Order: sequence, then structure tokens, then C-alpha cells
Amino acid sequence: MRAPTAQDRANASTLAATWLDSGGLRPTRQRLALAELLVGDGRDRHVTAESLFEAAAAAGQPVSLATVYNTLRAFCAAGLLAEVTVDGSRSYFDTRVDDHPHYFWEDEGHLSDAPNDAVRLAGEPKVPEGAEVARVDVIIRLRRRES
Amino acid sequence: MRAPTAQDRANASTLAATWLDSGGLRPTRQRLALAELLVGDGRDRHVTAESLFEAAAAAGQPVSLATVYNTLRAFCAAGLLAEVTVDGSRSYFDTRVDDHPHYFWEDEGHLSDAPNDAVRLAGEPKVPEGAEVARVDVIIRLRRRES
DNA sequence: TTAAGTGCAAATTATTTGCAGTAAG
DNA sequence: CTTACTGCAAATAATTTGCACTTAA
Repeated sequence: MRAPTAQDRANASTLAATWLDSGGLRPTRQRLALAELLVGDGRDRHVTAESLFEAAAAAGQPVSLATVYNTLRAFCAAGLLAEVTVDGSRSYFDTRVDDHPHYFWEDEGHLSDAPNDAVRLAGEPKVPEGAEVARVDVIIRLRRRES
Repeated sequence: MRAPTAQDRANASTLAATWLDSGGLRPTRQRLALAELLVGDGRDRHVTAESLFEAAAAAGQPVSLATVYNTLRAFCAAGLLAEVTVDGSRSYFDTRVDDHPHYFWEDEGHLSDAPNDAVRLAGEPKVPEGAEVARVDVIIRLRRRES
């Protein structure tokens, strides 16, 4: 937990720009702002449209809510983000796009990555005839233990 | 695939009534109708509010959509149904209430049970300190294989 | 210059709720 | 009788969309 230096900030911009570019997306002011919040520090992140909207505003880079939605969709379509369905009522977006398990903290409605070995899938899943696996979602729903 | 006999229908009513009773719910006309559609033939079923609403109407037992929603919630609260979150945009309800994996057919938006051994979870999932597992959701997302 | 991106406000979709009437225990 | 249940219509909440304006290439 170190305060970000000028160097860090420059780096975050570069990362964001590169990231957009790798998805073939135009680097507009609002996309750069959102991208920086998502991948600016190289750490994985889980956001909702609302949380990202607020984060952008808080960072002094306000982006309209509609654009946040459109942008998240665009990032997903470009393969830069993965949509994770856990809550039914809202969508979560994950900067980690490989297939991996998640923890969902039911009390706070918060999503986080689970270590790849949190569950071991022994062998390939059985697949019905004529179908192929698009993805296997594993959600470990947690609640705070009553002590 | 046999046409249901009078015997089958009588049986379905009994099953539905018993099922409601086991959840401590009053056997109203609309609940019985919905319960019968859900567990009347002893087979497991996956429905959405909309699909159940239509099924009831088609069966000559119309139930208002609001009541379908309220009833599905009541069945869940009573532990008679499990809510499965796969689609983000709509909720699915499963008559099988134990923890088991699902197939989700992305093309048709259709949910079905996967055999318990479709994926083998080797060992207990790792759980962060201070938390306990409420449930582990495993969704095998399928798409029709392009031949 | 031009197609893509943005931001409002209005539209949609799934779901919930208020409330007056109805039915189960 | 009394409380829970039902159904409509109106309210919500998350998300999408139409359209005039802006901007990256």
C-alpha cells in the first residue's frame, strides 16, 4: 500500500492505452479513464456498472452511466473483460478473462477471484452429445462465519 | 412418453398437495396449480417466472404473473425450490434443491441438470478465513457444436 | 471528412409492491 | 373471523436505445 507516484500514474496511462489498443478500440477520453481504473495498476478487478461509474466520478473523470454500460459491453465484446453472472440483479465484470473460480460474498454482494485450486475439477466435464463447453463457471458462495 | 391417465392426474394433485404441505404453505388454488406443474410427475424441472406463467395458462389454470413471482419466492423461502443464477437477465428455479451442477444451453437460454459427476470437485473448496461456504454453483455453459 | 463514440432522456425488461378484495384455517 | 393470499396497476431497478452532437483517424 504505497501512494502512487508520478511514475505510477504515467505507467497506468500507458497500460490503459495498450490495453485498449489490444482490443482494437479507439482511445477516447472516457474509455481511457475507465480502462485506467480497471487495469491501471496491473491488478485484477471486479466491477459493476454502478461501481465503475462512481469510481470514475471520484477520480475526477466523470463518464455518463450510459457510456459506462456501453463501454463495459464493448470491452467484453473485445475480449478485454469477462462478464460474471452471480447476482441476478446486477452484472459484474472481471479484468481476468481466463476461466477461473470466484468467491461471491453474499453478505456484501462482493465478488473476488478464488485461487485456481480453490476447487479442483478432476478431469474434463462430461458434455452431452452435439454440444461443446463454452465455459465452466464456478461460484463459491460465502457467508461470514457466525463466531 | 405416455398420455397421462386419470390415475396420473390424481397422483399429481396428491404430490403437489404433499409438497406444499412439506413447506408449510397453504394449498390455495393457484399454488396447487403451480405446484402440480412443478412436481406433478415427480420429474425435476427448471422454470422461469414467465415460462411457469405460460404453462399455467396453457393448462387452463391461469395465475397472475405477480402471483407467479410471489409464489416462486415463497417456494424458495420454504426450501421447496432453489434459485439458479445463470442468465443475469432472468431467474431460473429448480425443483431439485440439493447442490448439483447445471448445464446452461446458451443458444436457447435453457437450463438443465448435469449429472452429479459431470464435474468432480476433488476435495472441499478452499475457504478464506472467517467465511463459510453457503453453496458452490457450477454452471457448464454449452453451445451447440458446429459440425 | 466520416464512421465511431458520447450523453442525455426516454424506452425496455424483469421483478416488486401497495392495496382492495378473496379465501383458508 | 382473522390473517394470509391474490391480482391488478403502479413503482422500481438495472440496463438499453434513439438521436443530435463530438471526436478520433
